[in-house]
Amino acid sequence: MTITQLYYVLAVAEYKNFTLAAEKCFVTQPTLSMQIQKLEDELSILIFDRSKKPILLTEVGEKIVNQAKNIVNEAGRIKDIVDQQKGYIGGEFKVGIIPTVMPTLLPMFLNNFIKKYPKVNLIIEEKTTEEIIKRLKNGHLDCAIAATPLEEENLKEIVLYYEPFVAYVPKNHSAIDKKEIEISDLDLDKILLLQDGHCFRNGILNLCKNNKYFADSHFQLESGSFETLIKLADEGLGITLLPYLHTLDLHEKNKEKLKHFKDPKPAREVSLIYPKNELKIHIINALRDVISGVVRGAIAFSDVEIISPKSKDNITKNPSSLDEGFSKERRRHTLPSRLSG
Amino acid sequence: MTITQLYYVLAVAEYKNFTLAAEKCFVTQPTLSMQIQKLEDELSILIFDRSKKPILLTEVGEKIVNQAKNIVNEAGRIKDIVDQQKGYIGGEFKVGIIPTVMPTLLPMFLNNFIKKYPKVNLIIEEKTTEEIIKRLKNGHLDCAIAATPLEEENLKEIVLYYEPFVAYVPKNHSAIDKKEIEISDLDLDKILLLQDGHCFRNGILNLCKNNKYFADSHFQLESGSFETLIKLADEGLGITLLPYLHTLDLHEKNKEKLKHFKDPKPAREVSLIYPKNELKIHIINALRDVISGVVRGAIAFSDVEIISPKSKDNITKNPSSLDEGFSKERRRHTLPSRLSG
DNA sequence: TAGTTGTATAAATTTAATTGATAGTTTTTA
DNA sequence: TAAAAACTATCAATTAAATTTATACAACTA
Repeated sequence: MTITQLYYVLAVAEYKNFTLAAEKCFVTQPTLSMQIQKLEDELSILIFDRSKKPILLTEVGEKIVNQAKNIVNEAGRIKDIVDQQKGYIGGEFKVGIIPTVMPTLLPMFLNNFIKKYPKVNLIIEEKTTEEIIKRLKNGHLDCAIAATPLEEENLKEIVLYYEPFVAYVPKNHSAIDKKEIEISDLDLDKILLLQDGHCFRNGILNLCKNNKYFADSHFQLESGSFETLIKLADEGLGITLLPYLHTLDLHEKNKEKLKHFKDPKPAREVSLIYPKNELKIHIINALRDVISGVVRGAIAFSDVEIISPKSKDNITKNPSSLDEGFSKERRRHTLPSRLSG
Repeated sequence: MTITQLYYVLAVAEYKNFTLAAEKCFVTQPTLSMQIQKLEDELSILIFDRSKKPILLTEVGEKIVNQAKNIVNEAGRIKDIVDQQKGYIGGEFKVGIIPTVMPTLLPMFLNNFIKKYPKVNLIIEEKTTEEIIKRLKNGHLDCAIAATPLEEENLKEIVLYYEPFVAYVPKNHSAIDKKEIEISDLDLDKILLLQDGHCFRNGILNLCKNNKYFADSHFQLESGSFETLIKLADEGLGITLLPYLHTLDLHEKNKEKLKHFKDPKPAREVSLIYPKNELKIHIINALRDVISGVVRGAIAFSDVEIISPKSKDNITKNPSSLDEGFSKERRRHTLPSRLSG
């Protein structure tokens, strides 16, 4: 069994066609036929059922393909190790992003990043937090952006920014005349609430993934569009919360209904997450710097209290990043006019 | 990069000697020299520092060797998949066992197993529960025997038996004259206690690994020898608890100080644990059957109540095993004379 | 049934791995 | 410290393996 043979198997499994797979592997079709036969002989099993068209995987074939993916994936990390050693910033870099962060954050940093690091082949995948954790651990993602803290063994988190939630108050609501809103103004047993699972860290009210009402799984349906949520709010479900960055894209008439919170502001902590082995740490640091740079401009005015950060084992504070933007010196700012107006 | 090259690298890393490593790989020394050079050229790094004697790994070399182990390990699983498909029971089979189970259980089943399945190359490793969980997940163990429940994602548990704890009551203790002992007789804030972390499942008081006083990590120091614990008990620390199987090896004069418990008896659940992918399920089942057979004779008399077993997702009840021995029909037995005498 | 598409097979070719012989180094020993 | 021993690198020759070109064969399509 050779790694090359496994690549061939994966290609045929993907394209269900020897001829096409051969092209993709830059070899001729007989090469694939023979190598795959050789592997099948060596294992004394059939991987493909060639009697069907298009070609099918046998039952074992299915399992072998899965395992082949693991092997090829692990083999690929040798290159990562070498790249890390050489400080090379390039190659394939897979980033998972949760749906509620994707549409607002990605456009902010993508261009900057690929311009600054043209040799990096950035592959962005929208994934749920659960999926992200799994894939970071099995090596199918190099890093990810998600709401934290996750408190996951083997994963490190670097906080990128704290994104405050802004209240969207429909016209008929009793809180419509308040200048600033409080958490107690929310309709607690309706859609978007802070029941359990909210964590206080660094003094901010962090709506993390354990919050069953406000979990990302809730927003996931919309996949980044909060239009539905706004409509539900308008139709009588009361106040809803929107992550700050999402409010920037609202129609003017909807922006009028936004109200920001008094302290403690509800917010979510958005972090860069990656395996502790730090295989692609150079690219991860590069990404962190780029994101920090662009986000600082967009969100650093936010009024969030940071009180005695309690650093945890697997939480690395990002020294060059937004933390300064939220330091004690910068408390009690008002929101910029485009939001509060 | 080929898998063969990685094998060569691992051999040299292990034996620190090209000539010897070549022998172990059944090739000549120039083969190794050339193939390893070829890999180093391909990666443009040095894996070995040949200037030192014996040969040293470079810094990257170290990382590459670690990763090579992963790759080779994953590659080895292809054979496991094929063996599983064919129902073949043989080949390497790595079993982790926690220290407090190892010395009593292993001698009971080892001979039976290797006689019945001579083609299986059984590799037993004594490991802590934490280490076992890690190694099951990364594939360095095929299955393990430990105290459960672990409630670990991706791992399955099959209960092998419930091992009651027997109290060892030193001469000067107030409970010395009682025929049966109760949990309340224990000196709660001393060494061996039932603080938090004890779980009731199937109606028995299960001292599982979360119990911070009674965790396996506590016993680990003794690595299966409870002599120290007994001496501490004799020297004034009060009652201590011994897993039942350990009491069988005690000196006669110590056996006199044993007292068993009234219901609910404290006990530990000992299970076979293995990855959900069930790669070596045939061998695992074989092992389960052998252990169940021998343990039934040694421990099945035990008086443990089983009340409405509540099956969990990742807990498989072992149908052919000790469960019958603990069924409702067999409650309220007395312990055999050799223990109570 | 001829044409098309796709896989298998065969022989030839190219590429790669392995070997035996030996040179070059370092370490050990006398 | 010189000689021997132990070990790795290199070279040319050999063997083995992968790949290719050409073609046969099978299944589907019009």
